[in-house]
Amino acid sequence: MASVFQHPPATPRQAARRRSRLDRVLDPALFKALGEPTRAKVLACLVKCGRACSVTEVAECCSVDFSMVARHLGALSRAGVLRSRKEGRTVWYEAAPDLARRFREIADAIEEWTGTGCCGDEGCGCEPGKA
Amino acid sequence: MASVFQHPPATPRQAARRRSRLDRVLDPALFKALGEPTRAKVLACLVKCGRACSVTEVAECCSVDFSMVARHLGALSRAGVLRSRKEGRTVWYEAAPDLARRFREIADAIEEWTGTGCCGDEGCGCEPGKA
DNA sequence: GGAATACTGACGCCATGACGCAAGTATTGG
DNA sequence: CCAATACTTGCGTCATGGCGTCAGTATTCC
Repeated sequence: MASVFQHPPATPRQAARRRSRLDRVLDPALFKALGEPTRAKVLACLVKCGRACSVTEVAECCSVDFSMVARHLGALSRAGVLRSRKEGRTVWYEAAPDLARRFREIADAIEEWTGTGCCGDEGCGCEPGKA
Repeated sequence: MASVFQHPPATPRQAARRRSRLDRVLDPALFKALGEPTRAKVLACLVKCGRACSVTEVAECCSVDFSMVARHLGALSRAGVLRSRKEGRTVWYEAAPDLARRFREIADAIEEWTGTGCCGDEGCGCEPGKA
């Protein structure tokens, strides 16, 4: 997975032109959705819950207004962070099944350029090429 | 690594109280820094470059003003996304060495609860995949 | 010393968005 | 049919932040 190593360009200008997987996975929309403290808490809440929750349920663990929670959930859903499913008059939100994979892809895309490993040298115990 | 599986709480309110690694790694400051398109591009640029670059160099591949690039680099540095090193009158910015690790930790923290490695062994009573 | 280079900081402008409130829209149960 | 439930949406307020401009600071070179 980390076997594909990219040779770095000489200058940032050349680097900007060189399109790679990194540009695709480094999605500002994803980060913007998670950059709001309340939304980050809501996501953590849903992940830990491990099941789909209604807006009312989620709002019970938030300090902000109910309508704000509904809007935050909608924003997270639009960003692909959550999955929503309507059932009668209640909407069920749960963490997107590919969420962990998306973050792992970002880590992999970075290591395509930095090479494998956390520190590069200095026997830190990390194994190159595998997590 | 996925051996540490957390049993999900019944309600979101209980989930919010249950503090875990997920709350620590899901840092809004990190996401807010990366949630701005220009900053995301700057980071990708620096990662692909594979070396430390000066503000002037980075500014050459950006459409915004020089002072804005300097501010963006400062913001990314303050968020722990970049490392900065001053040398004479130029400041060198490069991607933080633990950046990939941070994203991988997020993926791991999520899977602590969604449990891809669980439920294959020692019946813990939770159902894999669907909730 | 003086000029050029490399960056930082202080404004001001303006778009975005988080927030609460309140009204509106389904959907369900009696 | 009416009321309660579960969300959604419109509106006004206010704080944050991205942006350019321009002035300031530090450092290097001649």
